[in-house]
Parts: sequence; structure tokens; C-alpha cells
Amino acid sequence: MSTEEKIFEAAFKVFQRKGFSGARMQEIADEAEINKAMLHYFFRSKEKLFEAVFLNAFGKLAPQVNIIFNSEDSVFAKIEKFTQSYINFVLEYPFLPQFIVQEMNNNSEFVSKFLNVENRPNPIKLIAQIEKEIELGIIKPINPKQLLLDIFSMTIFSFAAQGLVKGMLQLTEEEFKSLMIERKKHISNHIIMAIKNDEV
Amino acid sequence: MSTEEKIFEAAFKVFQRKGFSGARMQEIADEAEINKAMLHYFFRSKEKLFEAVFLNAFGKLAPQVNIIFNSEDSVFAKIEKFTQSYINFVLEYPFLPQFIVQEMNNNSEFVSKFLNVENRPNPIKLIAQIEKEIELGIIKPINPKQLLLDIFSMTIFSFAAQGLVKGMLQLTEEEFKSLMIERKKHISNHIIMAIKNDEV
DNA sequence: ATCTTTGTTAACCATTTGGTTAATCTAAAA
DNA sequence: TTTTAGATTAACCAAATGGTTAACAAAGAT
Repeated sequence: MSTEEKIFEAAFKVFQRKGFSGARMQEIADEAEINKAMLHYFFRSKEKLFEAVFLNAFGKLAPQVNIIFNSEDSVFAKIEKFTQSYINFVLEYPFLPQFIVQEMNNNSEFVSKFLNVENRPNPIKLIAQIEKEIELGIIKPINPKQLLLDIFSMTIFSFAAQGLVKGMLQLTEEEFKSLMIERKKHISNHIIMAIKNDEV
Repeated sequence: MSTEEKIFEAAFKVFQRKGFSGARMQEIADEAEINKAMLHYFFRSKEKLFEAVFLNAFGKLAPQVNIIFNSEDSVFAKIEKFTQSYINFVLEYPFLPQFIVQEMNNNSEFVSKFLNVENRPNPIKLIAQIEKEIELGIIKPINPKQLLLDIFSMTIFSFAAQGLVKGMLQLTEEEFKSLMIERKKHISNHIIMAIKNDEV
């Protein structure tokens, strides 16, 4: 592994567990087992290094989301696929959601950058599709934005607020993980149950 | 307002928008329009000041939650009351959820302290009640912890991940707020719709 | 063989930051 | 009126922190 890669991976870890302002350049250097000057040699500044890490983290999630959101599937199928694949993915990077949510809250300057990235999660097509399926009587009348919030809330929250969730429900790491695995099926069931139009 | 109160309120603001490691003692002093030495005169250290602020923030939410969770209402009524009152409250302190979630993720040392606080949100009684109502055929079979996660996710997420939500849905402050007001009714409708047992 | 580019290190630097101190002020108690 | 206890300030301090530099090593290129 090249020095640059070592730095990047170390920064990825440290920024994730400490956030931007909590992270220390020296700690990243130690984690990477290289001299601190190398951080600046390859990435110029803490901001640039963070930006690289954040963009990479964001870039891991966004395309997945878009592929599903913009496919030809029905809304129900999209909900199933999204929740399943999102949780599967995130179980391997359990601190990504926390990290992204936190830094999008704290660094509003950054936010605007990523909103203009072409591959950002873009729900407009899905919103239109929801409206259509409501007209067709497949889905109960609902504000599509609320539905989107429901989907994101139910999938992302448990990971983004891990500390709170584990604390409140008194969960060990193991219990949390198996609850999340169960949750994969639960979420889509729950949402579809709530919005399916049963009227004849 | 006493100097101590001024400091506390300023710290409340600054910690909320910057987090523990992002906040600066000087910034808090400036916000309070007092000399920085007064912070240490009244609160000894940054940690102690933060602890006071965090405990207070947490204490604003926890009792409300418990009163509702441990009342004699039905589960459906509790869900309605909780989502309504939580969102009402949080609309006045829109950055509290973000703050609590973030710091419970970042300062695991703190977490244990608040878990032992007597007034912490304690869902065991509600869990038992959910199990009972499932047996009675009022609620569909469901893991009560998943239902709790659903409730918390749907109410807290939009506030805790405001940056992400506003960014993704391209919402102005106004639009966000009115969406949250609409959400007050939406959440309980949605959840009850999903878990109500319609079988005869 | 030597020159040049790239990688690497230790020591160093300026600034920031949490925290302290000693002097001063204020107001109430004695 | 004098004492005294708490409140307030400016100046100061040591440690931490992001960042730089100059010397040096390694590896290609000529």
C-alpha cells in the first residue's frame, strides 16, 4: 500500500470517529504510521484531506441510491431494494452515516459543494413516480416528500444515531447488529403496509 | 440575567452549533459578552461547562418522553402524543436533536453518565405494553424494539440530520419548517396504519 | 556517473486554545 | 468607615496544533 493510500485510510478512520474538528493531524499520522509532514506533502491541508475523505465517503453511497431511485421498478420494489442494499452496505461501514450526517450539519460550506456533484442522490424522478402511482390508486394519497423522509429516517437514523440508540435500548454491539439485520426486511414491510392502497 | 446565566445560554448556543470539539471558549465568552476568565470562574473547565449544557439539553427532552411512555394511554395514543409533542418542542429548539445525537456519538464517556440518570428515556414499560397489545390482537405481530426505532427514527431523524435533509430535498428554512408541521400528523398516521391489526 | 525528481524525516514555527493569576472593583457586612 | 467576600478584568502561560523547512535518501532519467 502506498504512503498516500495509508494516509487516506488512516484519515478515513480518524475523521469518522472524531469528526473534522475533533480529528488531529498527528493522530492521523500515527494511525498511518508515517511522518506528519507527509500529510501535508500529499494533501496540503487538513481541509483538503478532509474533503477528499468526505467526498469519497459520500461517493460510496450516492451512486447506489441513484441507481435504485432512477430504475424502472415500481415504488414498492424501489423501497425494498433501497432499504436492503443500504443497510447491507452500511453494516460494513457502520460509521459512515454518522459521519456524513454530522459533517453535513457542521460544515455548511461543504454542503453546497456536494449538492452540485452530478452523482448526488437526486429524488425528483422518484417523487414524480410516487405522484403517478398515487393517481393510479396504487399508493394512498401522501406527500411524496414525507414518504421520502420516512424511508431515509427509518434506514439511516439507527446508524446515524448509534450512540443514542444503543444507549436507550441498552444494546450490545451484537444485539445492535442483529436488530439491524432484522430491520432490513422490517422497514420495507412497514412502509409498504402503511402506504399501500387497499381500496377496490 | 446573571453572568452565570449569560454564560450558560451562550455556551448552549455555541455548543449546539459547533459541537464540543468545535466550540471555543473565547467564542462562548464573546457570545455572552463577558470576559473569558468568567467561564472558568463559574464552570472550572470546558468539560464541566459542556456537561452542564448537555445535561440540561437532555433533561429538557427526557422527562417529556417518559411521562408519555409511562402513562395509561393505549400504544396508539402514546405514539400520537409523543410525535406531536416531540416535534412541537423541537421546532422551538431545532438544533437540540442534532446536538444530542452528535455528542452521544462522539463522547462515549459521557453516554454512560446519562444512561444512569433516573429520568432517562426508559422504554421498558412501553415495550411490555406493545407485547401485550400484540397478544390482544390490537397490534400486528412486530418486534417492539423495531417499533420503537420506527417512532424515534421518524420523529428525530429529520431534525438530527437537518443538513442532509435540507440539502437532498432542496428545502429552504421555511419549507423545512412547514414540512415538519405537516409531519406531526403524518408520522402517527403512518405508523398506526402500518401496525394496526385489521383482522377480525 | 550524475542530475533530477520524488519521497521522507526531524526539527522548527506561529497561532490557537484552554486555563491561570494578580490586581482591581463593587457592594454588602461589621 | 472599614472589612471582606465575591465578581471582573487584562495580561499572561504552557501545551497543543496545523503547517513549514531544510537536509537527506531513493530511484529514475540522461
